[in-house]
Amino acid sequence: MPNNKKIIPKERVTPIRTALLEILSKTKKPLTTQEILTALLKKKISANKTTVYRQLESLKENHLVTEVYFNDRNTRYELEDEKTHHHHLVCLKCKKVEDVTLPEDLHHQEKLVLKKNKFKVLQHFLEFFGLCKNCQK
Amino acid sequence: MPNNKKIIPKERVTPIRTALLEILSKTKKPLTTQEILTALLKKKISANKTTVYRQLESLKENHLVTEVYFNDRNTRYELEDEKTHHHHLVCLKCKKVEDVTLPEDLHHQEKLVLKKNKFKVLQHFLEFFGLCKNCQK
DNA sequence: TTAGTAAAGCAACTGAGTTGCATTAAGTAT
DNA sequence: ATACTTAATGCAACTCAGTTGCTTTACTAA
Repeated sequence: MPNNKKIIPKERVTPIRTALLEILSKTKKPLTTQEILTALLKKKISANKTTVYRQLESLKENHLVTEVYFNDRNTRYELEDEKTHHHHLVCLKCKKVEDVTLPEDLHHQEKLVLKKNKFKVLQHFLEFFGLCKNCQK
Repeated sequence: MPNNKKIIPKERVTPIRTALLEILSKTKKPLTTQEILTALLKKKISANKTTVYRQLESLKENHLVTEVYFNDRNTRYELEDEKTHHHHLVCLKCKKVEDVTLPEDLHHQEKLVLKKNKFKVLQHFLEFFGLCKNCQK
């Protein structure tokens, strides 16, 4: 049997990649690339935005990071959390972001969709917008 | 009692505004501004993209049109349909878009969120991505 | 007819994300 | 250790959706 170690290249452990994962793991909310770049600077790590985009792309392919979309044109990134799939509560006033896990998630709805529309759901985006506890006052 | 007609300015009925509403009403799926511009051209109506953006903004404020976000950086527009609030099934292969109305929508979930997180949900985005009937073959 | 104002046009700009290519450096083999 | 391979990085130029400021056009009302 041939050695197939080289068929799937292994990503290298570089300072930027490490720092990127550390930043994402220490932040509770999904970050834009701008926010990530700023966080890298704060850690005295200089990185080009192209590099950040490419690292995020690679981390995404390795299921370490997922993309999140809110109501603006920025893509946000957070650590992938397969076990506790969650959504977000985005405050329209103070922009705070909380995680929320729906009791039954949407699997039931997705099964209904498959049955009624013959549409096989592979992914969904669900985000809530409104007012957080503080901003309701 | 003073005449207050001028306090809330009434939008003018212009050819572009009319054509825009006609295009949106005859299309089943949410359209990008590019697609709208193309559709206007097909109707022999020349319009600047700035004008289209401003008309869409105005229609949005008048609750005639809503924005829809999929998984790319384009904002899409469709006629607002307050009665039958719906979501979309976006085929990742052929890009077809179907409307779907969830049996219980998310009002129940939103009430739970208010109770548990003290977060007042004003709006939500929910879109499904997957394979349509044809593309599953 | 004229004054006031909404709508439209135009050009220049913004900012997120991409691409091509040259250079650097991590991991591996000698 | 040293050299080699190739992934990772940097950089500049680009794309493209959407925005802004300002001027011109066209309704509307007195």
